[in-house]
Amino acid sequence: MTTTIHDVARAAGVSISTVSRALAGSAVVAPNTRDRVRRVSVELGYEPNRAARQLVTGQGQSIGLVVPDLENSFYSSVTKGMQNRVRTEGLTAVIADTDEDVSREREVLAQLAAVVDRMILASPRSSDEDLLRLAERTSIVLVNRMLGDIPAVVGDNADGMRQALSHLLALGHRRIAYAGGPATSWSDAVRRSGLATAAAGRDVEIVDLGAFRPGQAGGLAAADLALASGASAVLAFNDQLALGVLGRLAERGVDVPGRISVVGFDDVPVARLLAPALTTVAVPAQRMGAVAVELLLGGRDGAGRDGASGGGRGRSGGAGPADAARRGGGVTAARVLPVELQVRRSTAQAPVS
Amino acid sequence: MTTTIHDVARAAGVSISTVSRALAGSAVVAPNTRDRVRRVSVELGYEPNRAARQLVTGQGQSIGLVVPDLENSFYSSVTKGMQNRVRTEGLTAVIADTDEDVSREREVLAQLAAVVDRMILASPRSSDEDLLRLAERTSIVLVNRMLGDIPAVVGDNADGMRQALSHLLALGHRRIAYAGGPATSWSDAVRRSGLATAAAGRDVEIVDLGAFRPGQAGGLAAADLALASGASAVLAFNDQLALGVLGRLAERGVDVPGRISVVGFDDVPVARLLAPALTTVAVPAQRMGAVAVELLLGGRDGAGRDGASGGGRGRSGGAGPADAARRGGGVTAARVLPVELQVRRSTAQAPVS
DNA sequence: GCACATCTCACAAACGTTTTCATAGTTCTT
DNA sequence: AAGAACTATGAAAACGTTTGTGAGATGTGC
Repeated sequence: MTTTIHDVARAAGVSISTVSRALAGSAVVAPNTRDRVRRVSVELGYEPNRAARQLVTGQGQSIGLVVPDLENSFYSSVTKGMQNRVRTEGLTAVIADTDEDVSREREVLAQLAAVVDRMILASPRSSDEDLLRLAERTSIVLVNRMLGDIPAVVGDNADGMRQALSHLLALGHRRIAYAGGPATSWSDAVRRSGLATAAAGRDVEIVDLGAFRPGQAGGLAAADLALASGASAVLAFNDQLALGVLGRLAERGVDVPGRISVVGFDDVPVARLLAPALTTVAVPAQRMGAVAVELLLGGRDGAGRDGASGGGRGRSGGAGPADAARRGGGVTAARVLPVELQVRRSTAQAPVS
Repeated sequence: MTTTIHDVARAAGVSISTVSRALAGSAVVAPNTRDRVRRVSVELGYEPNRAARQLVTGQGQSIGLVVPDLENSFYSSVTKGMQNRVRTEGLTAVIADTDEDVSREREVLAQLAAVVDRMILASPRSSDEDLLRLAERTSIVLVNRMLGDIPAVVGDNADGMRQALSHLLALGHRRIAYAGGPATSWSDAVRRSGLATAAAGRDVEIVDLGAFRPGQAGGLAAADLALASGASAVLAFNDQLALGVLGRLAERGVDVPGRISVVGFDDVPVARLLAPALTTVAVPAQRMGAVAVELLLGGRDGAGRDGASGGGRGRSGGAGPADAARRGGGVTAARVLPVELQVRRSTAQAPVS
């Protein structure tokens, strides 16, 4: 039915080993037989059987991606970037969604580990121990989390919070509410501490609204709390939450940004389409996915391209990377990608009180 | 290193063939040896090697999904539903994004066909011929497209348009603009014709704004055209487009829904969070993904569950299914899923002119 | 002109599983 | 009690590939 390596060998008048080596580009095969074999192979439309190859090499042709929620735009962007890069490598992307559920994540990880030997974990809820154990058996790359010496790609969360805070301070806000993400989230911890660090010594008061599940429902609750807190601005853990906040505020007829300003994090595609358009910290989600793949495929190009991203508004150093690296218990082989505040309509001068 | 079937066989004191049969649940193996083998196998943490299994059975353990754009919420929802269902079957989901590009889609299809033998194509741009040829070699299921006798799952597009139109008519709109999707899109063709059918004989004028690429940019252009057309309502091919329209109208300071009403299609998660919240036709995207998997895995449960979906507001028959099936050149084994208009703030009484 | 290095290729062994076929043991039938 | 029918298991082939090893051929140096 399908053409195998034997068919090619017979047609080219060589043995299957020669075919295999010729197609692999091995140097030990003579140039003209190599060309002949290659020509015959495309003539016959030969495609190596992946299963057979994987069986003997032990090396899989696909890499896995685990995300907490595909319906969260941030993760679908990461997925898109990851999948794109994977495909250009001639590999395939296997994906799994954990529904933001810890126990579900365990089982997904186990199931996926049986299928792929390399995987990317986007913002996992799993415990450090589980992750480290997993890292022993299969090679993994973390997205938005740093742990031990597992390779990782993260946004410069602390710097993002610093940018957002500076912006709000410049607008005269002196009482700012933070609507946090899930307590188990590494990025929430980093963002929260980054905010605290940036606020230290400045004339501003940070009100902690608590932890919310990212998603509209969480945002609704956060909005009411923010109003009650008397803050003139609310900084959300991510855009999902910020969207919920905006929705609830509109529902209650609260003027944004007249009465209260709102800042998100991630810059999901819809952020700029809202009314008012959401001021948010842009994280290069697609690029994170792509970089994670590169890290996984061999850290060769794991450094030096940081500056090549976007507009790169001059100063992007600050305390960000160092601070981020300090967490997680140890130094990790992490790529820290720069983030950039997108100022839009949802933030304005603080109202005079 | 890893435990193979041989290790289990040795530990259980049987041959590998018995282990294979015992784990497969074959009836010919004695109950107590079966149990013993199974116990030993979990003790040793045995996991069958997928590559080896696939090599001998020829049946792959993963199914592919091709989507035009993962960053489009509709497709990430389909992906989520598909992936979920796939995982409960013990299979894995391989995905690929074509960036809404026809030539890219060709190459993605070819690459994926080499890896999986069963795939789901969500709203492909490929030509009928390419698709039919592909269907010969691998078993496929289409989402949002009907062609020949290829199994498919589609939303009841025509009925959705009918619902939207009825709603707008009830609000007094008599001149309604349609912002279409890409000309190559099957669903756009069906929605457009569904709209025409529903409008026939009613006291309403449909203004065709043309074809737009789904995405914010297209929406912006459509908004300006809609205003110029003098229509009191604009019906968008999908929510992506509607979002762009809303954004542009807000930017131009046009009152929605006071001056003009906007209706979308798909009901992506953000639709209800916008200000004004978007009136749109809800399509069960996740469920489409799940149903596509079921269709692919053997049509057994391919019928009879249509009504089990959502609130199911009584009448849902109408001209929808029949009309939809009429297109595509032949009768297909298609599951038509009911859709339901979600009335929100973006539609209101037509202004008196 | 012969030994020896070098190059090119074929043979064959793995990889871990499923599945067909054969065989030993067991129960049934007469 | 003996052959027949049946049951449970084992041996071995096959799936298509990569790769280590060895053998023939070709060329080089003396």
